[in-house]
Amino acid sequence: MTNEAPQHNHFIRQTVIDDRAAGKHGGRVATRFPPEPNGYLHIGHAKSICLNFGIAREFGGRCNLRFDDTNPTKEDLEYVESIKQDVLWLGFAWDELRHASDYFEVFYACAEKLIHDGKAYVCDLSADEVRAYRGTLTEPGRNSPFRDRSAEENLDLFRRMRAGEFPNGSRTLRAKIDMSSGNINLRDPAIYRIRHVEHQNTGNAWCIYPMYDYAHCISDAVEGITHSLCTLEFEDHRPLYNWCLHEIDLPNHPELTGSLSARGLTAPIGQPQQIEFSRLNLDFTVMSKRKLMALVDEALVAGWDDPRMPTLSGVRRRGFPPAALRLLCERVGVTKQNSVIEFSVLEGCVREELDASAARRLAVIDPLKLVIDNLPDGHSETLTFPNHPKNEAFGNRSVPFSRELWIEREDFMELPPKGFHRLVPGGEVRLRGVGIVKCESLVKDTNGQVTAVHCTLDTDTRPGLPGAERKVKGTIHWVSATDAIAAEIRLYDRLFNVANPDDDSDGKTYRDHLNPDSRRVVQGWIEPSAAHVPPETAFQFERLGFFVADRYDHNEHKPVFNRAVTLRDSWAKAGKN
RNA sequence: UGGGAGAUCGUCUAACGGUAGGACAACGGACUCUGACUCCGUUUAUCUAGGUUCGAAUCCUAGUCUCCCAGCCA
Repeated sequence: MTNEAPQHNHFIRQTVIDDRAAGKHGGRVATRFPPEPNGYLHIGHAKSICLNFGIAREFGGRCNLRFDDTNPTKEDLEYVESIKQDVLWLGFAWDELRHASDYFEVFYACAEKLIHDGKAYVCDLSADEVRAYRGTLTEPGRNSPFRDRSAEENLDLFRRMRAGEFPNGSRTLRAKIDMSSGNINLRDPAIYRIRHVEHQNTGNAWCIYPMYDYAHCISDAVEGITHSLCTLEFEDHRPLYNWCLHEIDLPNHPELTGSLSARGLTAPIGQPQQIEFSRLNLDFTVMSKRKLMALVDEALVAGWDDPRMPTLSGVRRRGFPPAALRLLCERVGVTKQNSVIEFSVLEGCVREELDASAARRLAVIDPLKLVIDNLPDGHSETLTFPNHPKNEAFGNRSVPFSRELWIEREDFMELPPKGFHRLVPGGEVRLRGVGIVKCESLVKDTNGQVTAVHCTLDTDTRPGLPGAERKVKGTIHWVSATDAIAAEIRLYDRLFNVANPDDDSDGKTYRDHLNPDSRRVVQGWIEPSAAHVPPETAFQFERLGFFVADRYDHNEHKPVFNRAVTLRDSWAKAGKN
């Protein structure tokens, strides 16, 4: 990848630089991207991926992909596969693929140590009772009546929990910290719960599963993670993260991680530092897994990879190149400020990337017949077009040209507004790569609708001739009606028609703000060389936008193109259209 | 009324006591065989009030506003 050198050091990069200068972690840099496999990755995750893998790459460090699979009731292998694919697609490769479940024995051994040390206890309170004992945001909690059990009793109970003697929810293992803490995460948080369910990785080996706060910090430590980057909402979990690592003291208790070496899961045990940054939010979309899941489940979209979804598989199918997402992440920066990025920033990144990387083609999505009267019936020739206006390395292609063409219906107006630069009765326009045509007459149907325009071609203005220098105000695109290939064109727009679909303060929910025009399918015509390409080939259809051959539905016999993004259109924006 | 965090152009983001800069957006213009791209230009910001200082976005004091936290989710 060719990410440009960073313009400045954001606070996390600066921390890493400072740590290395101070010799912290022996100068090592190790990060991890730790998704829970309970949904598809979205654009927000791209920020975390770029940050974690990017920092590791910049400093010659390592970055693991770690599935945070501590809750088997919500997780699924389908998500594991999609997540791996999305990370690779974004342009990153993990040093090691790990699972929190790889460390279940370590978590367990650490829990027994905490019990031995009087730092954890088995609590028999029900979930409701725990809630009642926890207090509120402004009132301290009360100690559990089971808080002072002996280490022996706790150990016996905990071992029997593991052995499966107790039903779901009947007991938890809790850290013994401080029920009066202002930080609710420190009010004796549960670190193990009983769940008699099969785990996608460990099968039925366990019926007790560790909680996130407890498992995550230990996972980081045993992987030798130096900088544990996460989002802002974990800020007040950091004291618990640090408490666990301090009390367990892995570096001085090699017996706790002994189970790992036999499986080759070794790393220098580290003292990781959790650092929080703000999420990437986009306007005109929703990003929470719950809402994305609902859109899929309620069939409001066609699946997780619907091109309107902000999922990575969705934007991939839409035609956004991975480099555009990397550019977006570079552009939005890394800070601790809550922020919402304008969708236009993303679109700008997509256009910038595709403008450089996509070959040009001609296509017509709303066809109107144009006949060149001064060409003989059956006239046929082959024109040569450059594939890219600014990059000769793209080479040239052949484009068939004939007497009857399709042009874009909006490029002709019988009664044009002021400033209209295209074809009008009696007016002239340049046909891209062909020459200047003059509109001589119209054909209308019984409704008065124009069905064809008849023109004459000024043959002195064909490319290469001196007359080609003659200026006309507009140039329009076309395809040969006799040679063009029919294609399904899917025109996508933003899924929501309000900037903040999450805002339900007016009683409406994101479901009420779905944009009914977010997907329009039309039949268009494309030049032959646009049809014979593999899926996911990106083109600029000149004057229309950037389009990509659908990843699944496209083939050369039945071309299907998705519009990733329109071109900037200062004419339409001026409201003249 | 507890704990944690954050406030700089419309939106992001720099400036680490010394010219408030950049990107995206918007607007105007140039160029153009894509009303694209590119180029040029313009508009718009330090939450408030005090204080320290030759000098404050930056340091101090007091306030204001916003976000997160009461899962046996992550």
